[in-house]
Amino acid sequence: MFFGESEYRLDDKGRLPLPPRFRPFFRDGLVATPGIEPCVTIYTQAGWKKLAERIASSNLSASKMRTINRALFATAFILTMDGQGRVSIPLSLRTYAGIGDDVVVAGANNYLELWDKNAWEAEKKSSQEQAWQIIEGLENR
Amino acid sequence: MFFGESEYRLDDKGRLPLPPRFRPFFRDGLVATPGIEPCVTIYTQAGWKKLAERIASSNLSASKMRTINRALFATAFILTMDGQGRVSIPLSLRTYAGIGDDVVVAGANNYLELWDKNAWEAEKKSSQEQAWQIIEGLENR
DNA sequence: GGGAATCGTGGGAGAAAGTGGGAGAATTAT
DNA sequence: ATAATTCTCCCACTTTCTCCCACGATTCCC
Repeated sequence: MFFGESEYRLDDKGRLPLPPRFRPFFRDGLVATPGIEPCVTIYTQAGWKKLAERIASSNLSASKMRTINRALFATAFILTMDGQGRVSIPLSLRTYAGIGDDVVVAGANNYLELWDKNAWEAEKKSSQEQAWQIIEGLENR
Repeated sequence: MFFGESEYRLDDKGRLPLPPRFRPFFRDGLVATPGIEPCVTIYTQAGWKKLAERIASSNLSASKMRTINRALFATAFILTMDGQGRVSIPLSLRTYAGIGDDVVVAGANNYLELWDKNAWEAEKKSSQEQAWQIIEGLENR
């Protein structure tokens, strides 16, 4: 569904263009949440609804549910594109992900990830290094 | 239903603005109660009614019911917005939640939570760490 | 290769939101 | 009962945000 990475610059008003190939999926809104790694995760409305329903229908204890509510729902924002296909990213999400002026929009199958450019480069680099170590570990057996 | 967090400052009169996206749900009043964690929980009138009915129809013993009445219903406040979408938070709730000048209004799916800003930051961090484990647990079923 | 459409980027105007203050009503205390 | 205080409702201002328009560059297609 969502593949490839694109780089954009946040303008002075904090607006981020979405890659044109992704825009049709977000006509009725985006849902942005903090990712596990320092990035922002973006779901389509449909994808988010699915996620929310699956959690709501999973007989979790009340205290666990409160935890989820705070971690997932309180940090989620419903955003909309302007006529140019741009989105205003809330400040809290930007600071969480350490996003500066240059942003990488990365497709991740059924959702998108937003990364600060430098953080993205570092993450990619360390991922590759780790990957090689893992592979070498395999070969030495 | 209620997503995202917003930060506001209590003015000298103890008034707290509600995030505009939430205001339509509270046109006919808010129900504020102490939360389990050190925060204030806010329900819509409809949501509160549902909660009350669920408790009433749960075959609890009379003594347990009295306990709930004291803990939940006696401590609940019905509040209203002013023309600017602000709410006066009773002092007792503010002290209970340790709320100072800076307040975070957090959406929690079907209710809201009010937190002191500092307390919220700490709670959010720990919630996020726990939440990912809970969700991964769900996915492994 | 040329033309047209698309895309990234910027800016301005109007609307909305955050914040503060004042007057009248209600409450409490004297 | 009266006065003082608190609270609530309403008005006003400043800032922020959002929506819309515009331009230059790139890309795609004929």
